[in-house]
Amino acid sequence: MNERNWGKENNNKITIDDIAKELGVSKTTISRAISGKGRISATTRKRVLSFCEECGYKPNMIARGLAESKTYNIGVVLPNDSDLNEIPFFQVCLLGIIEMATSYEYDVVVSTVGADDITKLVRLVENQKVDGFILTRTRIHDAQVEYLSKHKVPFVVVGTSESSGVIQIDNHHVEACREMTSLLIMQKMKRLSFIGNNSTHIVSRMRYQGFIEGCELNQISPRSDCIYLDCNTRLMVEQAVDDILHKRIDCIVCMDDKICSQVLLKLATEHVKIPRDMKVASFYGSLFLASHNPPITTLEFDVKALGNAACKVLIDALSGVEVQQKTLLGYDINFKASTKK
DNA sequence: TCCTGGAGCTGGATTACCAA
DNA sequence: TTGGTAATCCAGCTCCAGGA
Repeated sequence: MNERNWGKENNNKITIDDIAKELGVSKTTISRAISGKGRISATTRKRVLSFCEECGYKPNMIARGLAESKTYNIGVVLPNDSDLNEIPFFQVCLLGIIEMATSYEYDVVVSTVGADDITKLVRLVENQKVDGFILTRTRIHDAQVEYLSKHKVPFVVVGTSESSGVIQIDNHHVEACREMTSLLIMQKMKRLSFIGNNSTHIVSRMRYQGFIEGCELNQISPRSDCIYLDCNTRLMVEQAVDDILHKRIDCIVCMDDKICSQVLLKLATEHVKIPRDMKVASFYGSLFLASHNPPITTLEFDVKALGNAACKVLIDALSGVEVQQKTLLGYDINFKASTKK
């Protein structure tokens, strides 16, 4: 057999059996050389690896999965709320997950769940399509967390979970929001208003908690009539802004980039100049806000790194490596023109 | 002849056990 | 110490024997 042509022409059909026959050894020897496990001489291993590279051998992942009882697939679960999927957070996080998964020869299967509808996730589990899951949004009483825990399916949460024993990768939301709120107050913004969205989301609660702690740390009691929670629609955000404009407020603090972009549109409609008439800050910055003029003061989280870390921790857990129960990544506070005097 | 059920084979890779 | 044999993973398929 002509090794060079054989390798190029049948690139996706070469098996360890073919290589074993070609080199006059058993397929066990080929397997050991490739995996690095088991006893094999350095000379034989070098000879095998050299031939594998020359003929462009790629392991058959289905066969490997069959032998190891693994799929080499990771399930990533996104919220099925279309608005949420338009938020750059999920797109960037997914990119980070895919980047890390690919480097470990895993593929990514993307699915969605609703607040009470986890049928697509259940289907992936029952059909044994994935080895583990990464959940990108958690709620206070989370059906997906309960289901995966009950069925002992490995999973990692991007965010925070109140359930015990859940592996979590998150940012220092409370600390970050507390610090940013403190800095705003120190810059003479004493009268703050807060607009937040769905309070059943744990991240929403954490950011709100950080805001409250930041106020209390600076001996300021946030007025309840200046706090707008569960503004889940554009109309609700606009009504909140309308209300705020009738009060003596120094700065609107937005829970995330989506709310902030709606606030900015409403302020523009009302001809409110930023920062002269109203200052604006957001607890999360993204492409939504990147091109706004004036630039918006935001909290910056490295979401791609978050995706990377979540995927790495899951793969480690699947490989039997001991992993930390909770990993917290850092943040940056970018003060821009929207909160300048 | 048709239907049913069991046995055995197939794919490619891993791995426990054994021999040289 | 090194490398080979054979079992194993699992779902789907084919083949064959036996019964209705």
